[in-house]
Amino acid sequence: MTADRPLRRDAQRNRRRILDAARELMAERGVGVSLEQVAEAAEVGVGTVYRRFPDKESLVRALFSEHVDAVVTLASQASESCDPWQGIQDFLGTVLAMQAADRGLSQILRGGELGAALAHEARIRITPVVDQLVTRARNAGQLPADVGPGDLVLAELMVGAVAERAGPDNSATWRRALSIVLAGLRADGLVGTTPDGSTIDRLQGR
Amino acid sequence: MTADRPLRRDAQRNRRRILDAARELMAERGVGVSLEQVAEAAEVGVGTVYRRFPDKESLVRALFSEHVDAVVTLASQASESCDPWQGIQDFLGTVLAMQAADRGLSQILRGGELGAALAHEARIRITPVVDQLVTRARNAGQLPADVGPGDLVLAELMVGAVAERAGPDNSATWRRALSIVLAGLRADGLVGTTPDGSTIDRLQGR
DNA sequence: CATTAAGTGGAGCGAAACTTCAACTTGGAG
DNA sequence: CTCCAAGTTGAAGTTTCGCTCCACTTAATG
Repeated sequence: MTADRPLRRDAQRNRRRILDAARELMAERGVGVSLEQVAEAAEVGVGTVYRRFPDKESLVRALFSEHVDAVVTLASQASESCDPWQGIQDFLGTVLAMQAADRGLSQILRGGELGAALAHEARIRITPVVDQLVTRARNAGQLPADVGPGDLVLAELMVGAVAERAGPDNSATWRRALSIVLAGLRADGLVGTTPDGSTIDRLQGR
Repeated sequence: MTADRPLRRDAQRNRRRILDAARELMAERGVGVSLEQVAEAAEVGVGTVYRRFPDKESLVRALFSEHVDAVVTLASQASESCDPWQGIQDFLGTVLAMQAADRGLSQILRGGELGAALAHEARIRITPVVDQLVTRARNAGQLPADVGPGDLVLAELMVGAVAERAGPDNSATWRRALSIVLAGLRADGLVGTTPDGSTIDRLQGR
C-alpha cells in the first residue's frame, strides 16, 4: 500500500540519466559493464543508482522493458501494412537492426535465470500481435499452413544471432541471413511442427 | 628454441585430467566455471592447472582446439558421403547436436577478443573441407549457384543459436530450425550474395 | 523563509575470481 | 640407490564488482 508519491524533479532527471547511460554503455560493451561505470557516465554517484534500482537486475529489467515497448509498437504498426508479407519483412528488419546496434540486448536474453524470466514476459506481450501478423500472411496465401508464430520467434532468434555478431556496420550479412530464413519459411514441405509457446519458453531456460 | 622435452608421466596424466574436467564442467555450466572448480574436479591443485596453462584463456584455447579437430574430421567424413546433400545434412546435424550438448562452446565464440581469434583460426581449418561439401552439392544441382560456403557458416551460426538455447532435450526445436534454414538455402532467388571469408571473420569480431 | 522528507555521493566492505609463490614431493636418468 | 629437475600444492596476494551506509545537500510544502 505504498502511496507512491511522484519522484522529486532531480530524482526523475537522474533516473532518466541512469537509464540512458546504461543503455548506451550496455549496447556498446555488453551487460558486463559495472554499475560504477554506469554511474560515472550518468554523472551521479553509485549510491544514487542503487537508490533508484535496488540491484543491477532491476536496472536491466527496466531497460529491457522499455525495449519490449518499442517492439510491440513496431509489431502493431506492421500488422497494419497493406501487404501482410511486407509487414512481416519490415517488422523483422527493424527489430533486427535494433539488435545489431545493441550488443547488450541479446546478452540479456541469454543470461541464465533472468533471461528466461524476461523472455517469458516479453513473449506474453509480443505473441498476440505477432500471431496476427502470421495469421494474416497465411490467410493471404503467403505462408504455408504449417508455419506458426513459433517459427517467427525462431527466425528472429536465428537471424538475431547473426545480427548481434555482425553489428550495425555489417547489415548486408544479417540481411542475407534473413533472406535465407524467410525463403525457408515460405518453402513447402518443412520437417517438424512449429514450436508452441511452452517450447519457445524452454528455449530460454537452460 | 625450447627443447620441449616430453612431459613427465604424472604431468601428462594431470594435463588430460584437467582438460577432461574442464570440458565437462564448461559443457554443463558454461565458461564461467572457476579454475578452482576445474582443479577440484580434476583432483589436482590450482597451482597445477596454472603450471600447465598460464591462464584461463590458454585452457579455453586448448579445449576449443580439440573441438575444431573433431569438426574437421566430421566434415571430411561428410564429404565422402554418396549423396552430397545428405552429407551436408549429416554434418550440420552432428555439429549442432554437439553444440546443443555443450553450453560452453558457443559461449567461447561469443566472448569478445578471444572468440574472434578462435573463430578466425577455426575458419581457416574448417573452410577448405566445407567448401568441398558445398561445391559438390552445387555441382550435383542440389544447391542454387549463388549459395557459397559462407552461407553454410551462416546456417551453422543461426541454428547453433537455437541449439544452444534448446539444449540436448529439445532437439525437435533446433531440428525444425535447421529444416527452415536448409529449405531456405535450396530456394532460388535469395537476396544478396554469400558472405566471403573476411565478412565472416568480421562476424565474430565486434 | 523554515522545516523536513527525500535525495545524493563515494569511501569501504565482503565475496568471488584470477594468479603467484615458496615449501614440499616425485619421476626417472645415471 | 642417489639426486635433482620437474612437478605439485594450497594458502595468500591482487583485482574486480556488487552493494551498503551515513554524513551531507536539496526540492518542495506551508
